[in-house]
Amino acid sequence: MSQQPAPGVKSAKPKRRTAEIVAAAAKVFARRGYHGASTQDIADVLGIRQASLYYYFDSKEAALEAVCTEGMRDYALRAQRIHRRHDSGAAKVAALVFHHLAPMADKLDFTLVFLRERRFLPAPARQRLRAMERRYERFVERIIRDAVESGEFRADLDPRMATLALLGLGNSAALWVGREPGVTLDRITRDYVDLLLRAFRDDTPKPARRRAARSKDRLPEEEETT
Amino acid sequence: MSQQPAPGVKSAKPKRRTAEIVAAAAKVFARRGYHGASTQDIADVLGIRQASLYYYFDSKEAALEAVCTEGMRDYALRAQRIHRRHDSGAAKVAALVFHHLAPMADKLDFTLVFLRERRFLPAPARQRLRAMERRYERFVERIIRDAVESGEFRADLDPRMATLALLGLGNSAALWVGREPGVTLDRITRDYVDLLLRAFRDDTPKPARRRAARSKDRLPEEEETT
Amino acid sequence: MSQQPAPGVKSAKPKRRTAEIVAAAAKVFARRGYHGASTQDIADVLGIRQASLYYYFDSKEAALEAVCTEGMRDYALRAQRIHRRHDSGAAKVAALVFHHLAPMADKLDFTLVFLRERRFLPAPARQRLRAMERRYERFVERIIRDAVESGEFRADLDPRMATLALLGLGNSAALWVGREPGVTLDRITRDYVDLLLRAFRDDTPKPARRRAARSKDRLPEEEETT
Amino acid sequence: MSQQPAPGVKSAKPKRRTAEIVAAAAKVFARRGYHGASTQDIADVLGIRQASLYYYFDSKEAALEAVCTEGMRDYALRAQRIHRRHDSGAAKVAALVFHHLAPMADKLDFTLVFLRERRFLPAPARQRLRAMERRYERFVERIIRDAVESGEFRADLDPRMATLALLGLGNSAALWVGREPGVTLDRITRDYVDLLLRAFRDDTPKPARRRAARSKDRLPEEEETT
DNA sequence: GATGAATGAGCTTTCATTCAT
DNA sequence: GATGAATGAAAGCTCATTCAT
Repeated sequence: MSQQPAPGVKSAKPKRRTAEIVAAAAKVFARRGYHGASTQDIADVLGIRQASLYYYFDSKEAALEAVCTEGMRDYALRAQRIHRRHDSGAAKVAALVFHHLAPMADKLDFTLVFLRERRFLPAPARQRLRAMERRYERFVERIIRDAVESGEFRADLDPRMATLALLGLGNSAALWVGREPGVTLDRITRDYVDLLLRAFRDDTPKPARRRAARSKDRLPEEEETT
Repeated sequence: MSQQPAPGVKSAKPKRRTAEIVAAAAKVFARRGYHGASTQDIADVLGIRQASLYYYFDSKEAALEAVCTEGMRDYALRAQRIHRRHDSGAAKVAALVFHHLAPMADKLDFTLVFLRERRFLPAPARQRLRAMERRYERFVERIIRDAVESGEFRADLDPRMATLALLGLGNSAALWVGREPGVTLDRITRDYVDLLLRAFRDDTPKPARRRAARSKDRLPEEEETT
Repeated sequence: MSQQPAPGVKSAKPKRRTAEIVAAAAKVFARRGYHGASTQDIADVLGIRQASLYYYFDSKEAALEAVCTEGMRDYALRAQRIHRRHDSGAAKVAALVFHHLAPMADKLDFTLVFLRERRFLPAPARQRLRAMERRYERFVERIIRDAVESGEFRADLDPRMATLALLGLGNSAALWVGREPGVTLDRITRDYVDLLLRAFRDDTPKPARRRAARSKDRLPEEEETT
Repeated sequence: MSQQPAPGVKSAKPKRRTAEIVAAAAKVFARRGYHGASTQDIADVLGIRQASLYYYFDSKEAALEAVCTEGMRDYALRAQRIHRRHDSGAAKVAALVFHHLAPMADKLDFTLVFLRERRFLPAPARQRLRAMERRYERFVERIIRDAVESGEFRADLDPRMATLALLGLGNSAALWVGREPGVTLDRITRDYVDLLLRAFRDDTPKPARRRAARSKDRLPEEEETT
């Protein structure tokens, strides 16, 4: 939605290389942590002088916020789109998980920085991010609640706890992707979807419904990632 | 088992207040992150001078290792004990989750520091911790695999992925405990156990077995925590 | 020969004021000793802030190496030139002593630091300096040995011991120059040359030769110092 | 003469192990320099706790003075005894050199500390040492002057410069003893005596006198070192 | 005679930031 | 658009010294 840069990214005129600089910051913050990273580290990645960074950013903190914002950017929007679909709860949950994990393929640094470093931002920035996050969470929760109410998911499933489980499980993927052979993003996605649906669905024997639902669980083939 | 202090905790003779100092470090590292925390912050918590910390520690890094070691200390041992029990897989998984989350009540700082800050340790210390962690993971995985092989858990459950799910879900609890009303440690524990068992169990209708198993799922009433 | 700065002097691009900073370090290290001198002391001499020193140097140690290297720089080269001359051994020894002492007029601080503080450098730097020193010693020894073999110096003069005597005597001058009235660099130079030649020369009465040699003993009038 | 401890060595009651402690300090100061040495280093050598040193010393500075005083202790006295002898100037110079170098065999650490570290003492202590030193120098100078006046040494020999040469050469031995094979204390002593006498003696051909004198140059066989 | 505990002062070094160019 | 030079502030750490025991 709002494509404007995070506050602190010098934005009178958006600079040409800004995205590149933010990516370098993401990489460095992800590897060394915000406080463990120096602006020199970022400059090194870019092959420029450290002072030159300040042409793009007001401060190191502003760079962190830019990275976090970029990391969080599309989650709420995508969840909203999924929410609007006419589809089974199971299919929606599958799509949620898929879109939660997909950025870990190409924007893992941003995701990691958002997850681990956003807490070092000053309150205003943190609140801006928290707002985005809450929008996202609310869509997730609503999707689950809808499926409970429709009878597709167990009546005794607590949507809040289910949301936390979905997000907790999803976030944990960021730590594991690519760390062991066999633990690929695809694999994790498939297994987590499966796991969550088994846990969420109403298991009262209503064979017909269940079969039907299941046939729609498959991961979205050509889902747009962005 | 070996109760010896982490290397770098000045230990020729263990100092009397060492445990207290480590706890203060845990608190500060948990709040501000390792790199964001200053030794002065730790000293402030203790009400001593900053230089005095170095009577107890060789370095800030050594303090971090001590905190992490303490945070990881009993996991493997407890998992091993659970593994040895004569009990259903479901009961064992319930106990695993219970003991995974229980320290988040009284040693949350240690847990958080272990989870988030251990990566800033130099390789040797990190490897020592990783070894402890792997022992733990191996017991978890074995417990799950046993239950798969006994037919209690689904035949198509991948023990490795199930382990990662259990741990990922469990660790996510550290972020949520006490952050919203209603999201208590007890609640999380109960729901996560339920969620995992629904996902793990063989759902082929074998009513007799299932009932029986379920009646033993309850969380351990008087489980010793240590 | 190679005019490149000592390692550790930040030298990607040599900074403009580097020579000035090294001189200040020499002065302070000479007065207070390496370990007794603080980087603040050096900054005070320069009238800059202490942190600014680190724009020029990687470390205090690197500054010490730079001072020592500068202190030792031209000795070997000058000894080599003297060795190549077509001249009597006596004249060469006179020139050696002259050039050994001459830097004590304008670069005494560097000399003193080299003599007294180089031992505090880490092994690699110390070895670099030792290599320069050995080149110098070897030329001195060769000059003496040549004069022994030509019959100008006593046949029973041990060139190694004579070298150590020359250097030992020469270095001791650094401690005395300007400390008492009458003990000037000129005076010391003249007397040490005289002393060494009396000790080195063949005193078998060969009047003709001796006279001849002696007439060339005078110190070089307009010797270039560099 | 004055066998009282240096000021600052706690001396109300002279402690039993004091000499041992001073020796440890000498060792450490010699190796690392006064400012580069910590009291912990000294305690380590002794196998006691660092705080325990303060049972023996008021301060690190006091320990340095004790070491220096011990290093300088007997020089003046021995020079005085040599001065009083009825002997040739050559024999006296030989004895002076011998006694100047002899302590480098068993008390090298003290000698090195005196030579290199005394300058870090506060003025009063430095002056006390300087007084001892000057007494020594004066005896050396007097011995040389006597030999000049008696006609044994060259009439144009400047006693002050000759003294500085003798001391400078002698002190340089401390740096070389034991550093190369063949450069032993004995060897240095013999060669330096020879060198100095060749330089000092009247070389006007008075063959009879010279032979005679030479036969008495030998080093003192059973000279007491202390 | 010796030590465990603690500290004040000072150290070297790092670092985000500024600014004239 | 970028940089060389410099700095204020703070960091981790060392160390001589003290003192109650």
